[in-house]
Amino acid sequence: MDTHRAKHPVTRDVIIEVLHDRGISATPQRVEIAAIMLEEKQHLSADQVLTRLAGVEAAVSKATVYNTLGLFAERGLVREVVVDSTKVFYDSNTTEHHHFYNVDDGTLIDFPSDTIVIDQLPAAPTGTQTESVDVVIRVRKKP
Amino acid sequence: MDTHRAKHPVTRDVIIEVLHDRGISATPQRVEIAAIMLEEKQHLSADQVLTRLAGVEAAVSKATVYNTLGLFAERGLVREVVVDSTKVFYDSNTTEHHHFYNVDDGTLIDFPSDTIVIDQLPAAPTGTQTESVDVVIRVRKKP
DNA sequence: GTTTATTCTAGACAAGGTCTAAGCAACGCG
DNA sequence: CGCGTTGCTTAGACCTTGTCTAGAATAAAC
Repeated sequence: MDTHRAKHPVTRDVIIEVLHDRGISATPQRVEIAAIMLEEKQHLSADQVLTRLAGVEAAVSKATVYNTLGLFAERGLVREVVVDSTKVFYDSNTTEHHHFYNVDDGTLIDFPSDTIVIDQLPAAPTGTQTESVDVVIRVRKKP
Repeated sequence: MDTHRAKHPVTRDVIIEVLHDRGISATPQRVEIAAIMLEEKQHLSADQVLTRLAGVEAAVSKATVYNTLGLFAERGLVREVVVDSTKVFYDSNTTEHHHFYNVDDGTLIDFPSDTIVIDQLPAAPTGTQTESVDVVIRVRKKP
């Protein structure tokens, strides 16, 4: 039994399988990006992913990082989180949950959706359908 | 009884008073920006405010629009709404409420906070205090 | 193995927003 | 009144995030 799965829980083979399951062809660049995202549950901006790719053998360009993260989000492999008007975060935790956003240092912390109870959700405007319900609790350092 | 208050409900004198109440000195530029924002309950981006200022006698620069909207938000005259990673909206409705965000056309629609019932709000991470709870229901055109 | 479609790349570009240095206006004070 | 101090506004340079383009490289299909 493998007890050392904290940092690299997902082998390349498994990643390729996951990508194929979502109908994404597994190019070396996509595998690298998926390896970073799926390494653990985390929130990374495109820029942070780009930085982490620096140490990796397969070179990946900026355009590819943006395209790939967008593709992953579209296929449900990661989730886009909009809490900061200057950048998008990609969340590798795809289970239903919401976020604390620390406005002081820009960090995101998950909280499971069953720790909040939302009743009486208002109906979507006519002609539209609900895509997601996002709850963001903005917090700041206690003075 | 005045029944024609839809478009210009707030006179300059009233605006100046409102600004002073918040500890904001009333410069001509700030009064113009406040006049636009407080004209009615609405969601405007800095860019939209800048465009509307074009027809106004007092010239207002881009930097001042950004500074002023930031100041207004800080003093609670308007509220920042982050739903789109490319820009910030400023909401002149400061009563407690949440938003539908139409991802197709980028429009925001308010819904009062009492049409949603949130129970069991999780406690803020230690060392932090809750600043706001923002609920965004993302909707898209029904297919 | 050649053709065809997809993907990747560098770098130019766009949009939102911030920063800087200078100018200007109002205030306080002798 | 003259004058410094403080705060506000300005134009435009600048920065950052993200998109676009045209072509090169892969991969897939036959």
